[in-house]
Amino acid sequence: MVNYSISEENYIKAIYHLQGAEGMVTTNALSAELKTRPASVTDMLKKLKTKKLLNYERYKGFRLSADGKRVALGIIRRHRLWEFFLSEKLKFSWDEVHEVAEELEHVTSKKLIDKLDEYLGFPRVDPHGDPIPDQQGRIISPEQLPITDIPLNQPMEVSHVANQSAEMLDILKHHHIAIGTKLEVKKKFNFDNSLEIRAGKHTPFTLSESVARFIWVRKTSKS
Amino acid sequence: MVNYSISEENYIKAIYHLQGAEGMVTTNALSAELKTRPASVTDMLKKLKTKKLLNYERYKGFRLSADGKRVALGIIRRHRLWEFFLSEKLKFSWDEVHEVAEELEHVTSKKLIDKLDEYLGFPRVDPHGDPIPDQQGRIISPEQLPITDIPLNQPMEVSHVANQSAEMLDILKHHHIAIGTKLEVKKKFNFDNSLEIRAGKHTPFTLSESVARFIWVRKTSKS
DNA sequence: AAAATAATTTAGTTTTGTCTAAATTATTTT
DNA sequence: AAAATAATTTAGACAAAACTAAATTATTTT
Ligand SMILES: [Mn+2]
Ligand SMILES: [Mn+2]
Ligand SMILES: [Mn+2]
Ligand SMILES: [Mn+2]
Repeated sequence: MVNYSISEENYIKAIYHLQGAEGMVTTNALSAELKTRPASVTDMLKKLKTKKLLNYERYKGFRLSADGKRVALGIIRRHRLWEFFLSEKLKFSWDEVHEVAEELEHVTSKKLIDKLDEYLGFPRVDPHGDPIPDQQGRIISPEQLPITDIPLNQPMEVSHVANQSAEMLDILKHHHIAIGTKLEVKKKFNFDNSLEIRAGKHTPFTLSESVARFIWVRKTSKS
Repeated sequence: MVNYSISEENYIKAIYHLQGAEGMVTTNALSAELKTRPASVTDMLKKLKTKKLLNYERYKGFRLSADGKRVALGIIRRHRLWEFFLSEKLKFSWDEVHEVAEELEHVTSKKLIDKLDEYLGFPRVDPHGDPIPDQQGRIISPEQLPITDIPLNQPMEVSHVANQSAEMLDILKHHHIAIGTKLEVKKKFNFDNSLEIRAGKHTPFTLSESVARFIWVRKTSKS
């Protein structure tokens, strides 16, 4: 396990976020993302290429290598665990966590991060609803999660219902829930783990835990 | 509030630790502390002098200015709060906390640190028994603490007894405790907050909270 | 298929923080 | 009080990461 500089890490993470399933990342796109000049980006690309983190040929664009992706997922794991910590334990609001996590993510002690993960109860999503990679860099739930496991006030859409009984459908119909319905969890009641849900402009309604755990959602594509 | 680089912060903190109540710090001493060459130290001294953090005249040694001390106490506050967090919340052992805190201390968000302080319950000493500066950089308990407030297994010596009744003296005599006695707290019993104490090679004994809170100690000069 | 435009890279600087080797100043020994 | 030794500083170099300006390559327009 080699260590990378803060700059290298910021580049690697930014490339990971820019590259989708396929297609090349461009120098200008990365330059814009990192707010550095294209010429500086080119310099770093060469460096990351010699470190075998990048597949890069000049003028042709680039993508992370398998190694590069592994490194990126480690950084993202640290970032999102710290975001969860800041939000859950230190009561930071949503919009404040990212900036601080941007710095904390560069403290690379593996023991620190794994212990933090354990301390936080192995959370699966950060306060923005993004998945937290595990110790092996695997994203356990790349998209879908039961509605019982998502953060509050996060716009989501129903992606799957894990119980196809008539009784379940009856409830869903009653609340106008279907695959693709956009909703947010507004409140969790710890007494019985029931949830208050708001779907669009409808009046909010309550779901019991035994119903809610079958309703799977993912982040809406827009956010 | 200006920000300082990681290198600058490490220098400032090291100087703070090297300078006692009076007397000059030497280039070689700082060089040894930081494991950098004396020539590099001289370069940084000039820089810190122009930033008015240091009183420095060449060939004559140096000390932190009032500003420099203020900055140093901020860094030390961050370092020790993180050490406390690692020890208390993440269950790191004693000897592991310093290295990680050495990196975490450079994340300078004031809100992060003040919220962390609150989350930890405003601890007064770090896991090594060293005092944690408050938000204003004041070290509330520079030396002495009631034996009820110190970490386990930390060699301390009795510095003050805050109750001079005959009954108290009776107990102290019985356990051979006097000003200067060296002891360690081996265990805290949460049931009644009583403490198990070991003084030198004597058999360990137990003190009730109502006795213990009058016994003040400080770190032994050696450690 | 040129010409024009956009994207990217190269070349040459700058700043920060480190280093080695040599010069200078301070301290200790004789 | 010299001479020897130790501590410190200066001078010059280097690597990392950024920049600007100029050159090169790719893409789009005419
Ligand atoms: Mn970052
Ligand atoms: Mn996030
Ligand atoms: Mn440090
Ligand atoms: Mn400590």
